[in-house]
Amino acid sequence: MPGKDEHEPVPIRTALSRADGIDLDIIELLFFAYRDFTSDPDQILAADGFGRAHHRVLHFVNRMPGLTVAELLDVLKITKQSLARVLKQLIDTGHIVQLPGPKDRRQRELYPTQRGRALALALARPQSRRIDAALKETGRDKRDVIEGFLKAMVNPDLRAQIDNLPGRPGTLGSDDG
Amino acid sequence: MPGKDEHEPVPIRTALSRADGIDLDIIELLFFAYRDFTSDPDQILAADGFGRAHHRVLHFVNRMPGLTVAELLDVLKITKQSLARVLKQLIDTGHIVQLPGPKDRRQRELYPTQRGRALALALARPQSRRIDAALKETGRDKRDVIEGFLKAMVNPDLRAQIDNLPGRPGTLGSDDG
DNA sequence: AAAATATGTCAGCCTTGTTGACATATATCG
DNA sequence: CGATATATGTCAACAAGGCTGACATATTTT
Repeated sequence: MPGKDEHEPVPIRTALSRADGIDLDIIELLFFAYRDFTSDPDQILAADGFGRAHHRVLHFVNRMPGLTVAELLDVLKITKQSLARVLKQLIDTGHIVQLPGPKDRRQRELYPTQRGRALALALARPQSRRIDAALKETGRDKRDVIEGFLKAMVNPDLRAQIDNLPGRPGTLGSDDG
Repeated sequence: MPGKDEHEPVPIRTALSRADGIDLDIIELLFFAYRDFTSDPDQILAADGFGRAHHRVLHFVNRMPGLTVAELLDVLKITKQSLARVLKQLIDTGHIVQLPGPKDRRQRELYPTQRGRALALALARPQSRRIDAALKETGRDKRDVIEGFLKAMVNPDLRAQIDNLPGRPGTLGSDDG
């Protein structure tokens, strides 16, 4: 019997459990929590023919209006070609506009339109409500604990991306107006 | 100029902020935390030519050995055809084996092999370490708060899926042996 | 003027989701 | 027993959203 050998693989009947030294509880909670967390906007997006990729672009353009294509690529960690597809759709549908960079006119600064802002808010609202409900259940005084934990889950070298968002401790104040 | 009208969309220059009544902080923290949380196993999976879909299948087969294809589909919420592709690969590579159901021989009970168990553990380990490090930073006594929050983020009707996993409060004890 | 940079775009590939249709083995119903 | 229902497998086609490589264009820098 060449190629199959005699070691037919033996099925393991015991469940992987916490006894294996793995924090399965939180691993699974993160999986389920995130799945449902993203399900809210997914439905709204589908109505416009958009997907999660559009959501991410729209969110960060709303959070950092005027950021360039290169800066957006850095936040999203995707390629120019991947971005191009969804960005084009968001521009064609009037959710985002591009303006030539005032200093470097090769750059394209990205801004949300009123429609883009409205959609971003519509997408964020159910997520915010879900968070609020969960926080209420947990105890609102525990907010700092939750934030601390989530931030500690992020790669240290990428935490700067969070801190540089507007309205954060240690914000640079990108609007000089 | 038909089709373009005169209302060229006006760029919004102010950043979406917490003043808009949205919990942007936790929304973004969840995004970044989950992104990095999943990046750990992604690298290991790539070495075997697997993706995140394989991870999910492997995880739940390890957590609920002997579950049927239909049960797995219910947990993953994907179609039979989507599952078939990745499941076939996991079987062909000796990570998972199928046994005909003892009562209903149309069913296929899914079990991990030693190799499948090892890979599941290898994938879970860095995630567990990341959680542990974050928990250490936050304070291990806050563990219940974190778990409570994450569970509260899950759709109420889907929390049963969590509670039915082995080693959970209110476990049914699926092994009757 | 030449080289580097920022962006856009074309073409093609991969993974992982989808639907629809159909085959097979087994169980159940009448 | 025969018909029907069920559990699973599989084929074909399609879509979203990642990827790479190559090349065009505008603009800035050298």
